[in-house]
Amino acid sequence: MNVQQIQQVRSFNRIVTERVGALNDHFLGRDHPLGEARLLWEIGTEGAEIRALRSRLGLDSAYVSRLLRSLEGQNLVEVKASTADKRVRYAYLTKAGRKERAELDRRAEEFARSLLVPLSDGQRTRLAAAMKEVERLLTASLVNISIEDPANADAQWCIGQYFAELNTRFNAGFDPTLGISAHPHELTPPAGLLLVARLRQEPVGCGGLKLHANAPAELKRMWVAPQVRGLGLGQRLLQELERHAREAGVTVLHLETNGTLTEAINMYRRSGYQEVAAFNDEPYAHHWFEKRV
Amino acid sequence: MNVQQIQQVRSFNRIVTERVGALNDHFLGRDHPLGEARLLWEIGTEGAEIRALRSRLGLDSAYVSRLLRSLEGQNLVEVKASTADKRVRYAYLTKAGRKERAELDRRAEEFARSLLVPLSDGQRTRLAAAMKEVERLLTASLVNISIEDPANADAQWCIGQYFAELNTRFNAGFDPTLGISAHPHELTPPAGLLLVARLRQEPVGCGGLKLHANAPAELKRMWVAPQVRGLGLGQRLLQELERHAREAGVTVLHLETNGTLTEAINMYRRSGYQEVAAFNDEPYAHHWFEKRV
DNA sequence: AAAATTCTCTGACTATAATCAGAGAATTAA
DNA sequence: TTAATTCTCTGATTATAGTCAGAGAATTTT
Repeated sequence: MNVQQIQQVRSFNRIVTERVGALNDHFLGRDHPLGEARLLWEIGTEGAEIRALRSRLGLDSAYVSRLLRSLEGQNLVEVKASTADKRVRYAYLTKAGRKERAELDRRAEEFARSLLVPLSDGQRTRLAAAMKEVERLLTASLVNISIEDPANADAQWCIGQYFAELNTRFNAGFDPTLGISAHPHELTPPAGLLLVARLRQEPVGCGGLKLHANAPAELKRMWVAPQVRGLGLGQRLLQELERHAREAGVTVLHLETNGTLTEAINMYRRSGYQEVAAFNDEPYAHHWFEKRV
Repeated sequence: MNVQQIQQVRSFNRIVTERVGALNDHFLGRDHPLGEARLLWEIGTEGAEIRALRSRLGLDSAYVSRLLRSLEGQNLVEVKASTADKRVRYAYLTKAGRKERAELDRRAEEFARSLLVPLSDGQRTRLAAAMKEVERLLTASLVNISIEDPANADAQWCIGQYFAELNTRFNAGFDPTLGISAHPHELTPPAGLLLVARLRQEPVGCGGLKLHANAPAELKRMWVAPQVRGLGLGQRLLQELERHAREAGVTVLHLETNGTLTEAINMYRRSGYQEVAAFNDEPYAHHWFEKRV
């Protein structure tokens, strides 16, 4: 990281706050207080759980409740208890509410248009491309990685997604009981560990490490959710796992993988993993890799 | 402009507001209300006129006054009347105020750093480049162009800058009285017009059009401020002038220019101007162009 | 069956961010 | 010299945004 990059980020923040932030608020909050407008927007055409709205917008429960009362008073929103769990309440837009939301949508589009209008075709194309790049990289920087208990719900979800994907991609399907194990207790310190990557609280990837005394450690359960592929998350997980391995005194890392997982194989090669002869009898593996760390 | 581009802008706005906007406010406003922090920031280490602060931040005079009283109460700011005009008052940071502002600066930097930390070197480089591109193009889209009275202060300032630049760049200097005229009355409707481009209220470019009954119209006084070159502003001015010319029934546009102004010459060529034989005796011109509109 | 937890709500309160009217001093224009 | 304008300020008032404590109903855990 260098000084120019930091300066660039700061200067970007300045103009983007000026151009996007200010006008954004102005367009959204023209007929309603900003809080109400944001809530109206987040409820969406399908309705939403109130607790979900609260956590998405980061608002206090009392405050959301009051905003909803105000929107109800304006006949824009209806609140109903869930049938399954009567503590949980849903907010829905009324017909008038949907109309109001459509108006917000129109304004947001008008605003986007106003940014593009003064530019030439070529400039518009370049702006869209640069925005996409910024967006992708900011998304990448929004992902955080932490060690988690392999038994918890999100970890299990990731591993489940991983199995499901292998089952789809492997020619003969995939049965996790046939391969080499990576049970929760094997991925829990001090036996090993599991990293879970999250984007806005949602799990979007995982990677496990099995430690062995006096033998190479094994990388298992490397998975990145399809919607965040191409953001370098696989490499980040790999680097983190390697760091933890080094800290645990590991000198050699092993991993095996299936020939259909070409992106993963490329990533391992890029990251310094050398293909070696089979060091185990994993039935789903076609390639075995190792790296000294 | 297409739907994908608009979608891209909207999606960019969303994530940038989330990532930059929210955290920005949070970092700035940790020890002070946001309004105070912004004011403290804007006063800067050199101090500033209160009326300038008001217009830069777009705040009501009563509100700024109260914010300043509060900052004075915290010993962060001193307000003094100007010696030249005792109605105008200046705000200065005290030593404590400068310290506080340095702290805000540190946080802004820390925030920029936090965006970059999770990324790889390659990603950081790409992010900085994409941010620069977005920033440049958003700046370009922030420029607005309007017809103005050539006699007003900003128009005069632009023309003055234009003359000063020609004087520097032409080998033999430049004396506006020797060339073909473009007096204010010749650039005022219906005889002609003058466009002034502004970025955040500041004049950053101009371009004039002299109309002649039954003869080609002339482009004069095309100038773009150095700090906004490369944003396509010259082309935009040119297109606007051509549009006004067409609306006035013009079919052929003429312009002449000096050989040292290579960027301008390239721009005219790119914009469809054909070099033709000299159609006047402008002493500073080396090239004569025309375009049918 | 009792205890703990979850979810939403109301009441009471505070801080922040304004806005409007108008006054007083200084300056500029007529 | 008078009138108009500019600049900043105070007083009065409002809207917005948010916080904290605790209650009541429903559900889950023990």
